[in-house]
Amino acid sequence: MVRAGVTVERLTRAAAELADEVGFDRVTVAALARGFGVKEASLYSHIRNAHDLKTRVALLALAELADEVAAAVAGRAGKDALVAFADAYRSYAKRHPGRYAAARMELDPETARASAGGRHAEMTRAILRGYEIPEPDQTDAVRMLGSVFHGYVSLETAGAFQHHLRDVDASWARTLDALDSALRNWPPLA
Amino acid sequence: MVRAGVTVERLTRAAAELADEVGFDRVTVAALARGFGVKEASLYSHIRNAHDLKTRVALLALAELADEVAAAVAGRAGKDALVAFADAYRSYAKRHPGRYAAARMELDPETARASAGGRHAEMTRAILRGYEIPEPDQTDAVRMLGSVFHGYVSLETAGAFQHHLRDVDASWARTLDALDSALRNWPPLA
DNA sequence: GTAGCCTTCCTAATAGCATTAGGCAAATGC
DNA sequence: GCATTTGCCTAATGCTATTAGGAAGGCTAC
Repeated sequence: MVRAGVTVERLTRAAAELADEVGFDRVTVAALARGFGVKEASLYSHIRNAHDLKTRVALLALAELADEVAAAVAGRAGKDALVAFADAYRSYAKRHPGRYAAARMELDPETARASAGGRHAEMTRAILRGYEIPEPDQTDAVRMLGSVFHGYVSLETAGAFQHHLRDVDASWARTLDALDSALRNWPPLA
Repeated sequence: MVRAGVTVERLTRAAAELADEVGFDRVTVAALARGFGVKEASLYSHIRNAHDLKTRVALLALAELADEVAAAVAGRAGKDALVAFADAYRSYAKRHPGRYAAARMELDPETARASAGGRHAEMTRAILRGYEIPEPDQTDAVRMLGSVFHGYVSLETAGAFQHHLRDVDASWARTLDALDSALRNWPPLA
């Protein structure tokens, strides 16, 4: 019996690709098994269960996204860095909708700590260095930036912006203008 | 044989409640049938299929959310209105996580047009009247506000803010301060 | 080289889910 | 009171995840 050569890594990659094609929630152990030409049960020698597999895809996506954002931000500061971060983030989400959905899945605390999630937070903080916002407001700004990025991408992907003719890229650019403005004029405590 | 008195309305309500308890994606035809003490197949006299049922929950949630936001915003303007809108939105999402997830599900265009989604957009535009932002930037601002609200709530619900001690309500308040600032200083086209 | 072991794959089985077809009985309309 | 509609049933199909237990490939130690 010829072995199919399944490994956790290949499984995770295949799951990520399948997610981008058909949606993260439609990634199924059965479909992956078919793709590798093995029986479903065989995959359980490599993964604990379906949730385990999805978690691996999430970790892969978080790492990839962090890499791309890091590359985009390198050597930039201020609004330049903000726009580079934001564009890299949105670009990844649009090229890899399934992986992106995975990256947004809830991880148990231990897994989250071992993920690239920390790098995301760090890089966002790095952006804010150009705006000189002290703690605790810096954390508030990190959360706001994360919210806008994720929110925009998420609504856009869900088709929520299709009811208006206004160009979605243009709105994105203006949103980043407004964010830059908000960070430069960060409101003092009333 | 005593009839259970299932109706589409009762089914939809039960599905919404179940969603809030166990999560929207864990709402299942089987669980609902158990709840009503009937067989699964019986529900198909009332709904077309599971997707149809989920759509009904989405429409219910969109309408409820629009009602609550409308009530909160009534009689307010400027930043007052912004904060009232945002707080009502976030409050609904936290009290009804399952319904909220439903409200964010992708609807086919026709259903979307018949939904309360339009009211949401209108109310957001109403908020912006206090800031006198002309088109097309007004649409950009609508999209930005929607992104922040949805993004924040979504990340918060997914536990993404749990890795830092900073109070989540405080960050929210400061985010709204910053949004108000961004809208008041809406950047001119460079 | 071969004996033994670990790993990869298999078959078989269970269980939960969505959905359809076809039938009986209760509720409703006239 | 009878016919029709409607609500519920049983039965079946097919997809999914998961576990148990077995056989054979491939590597390690002698």
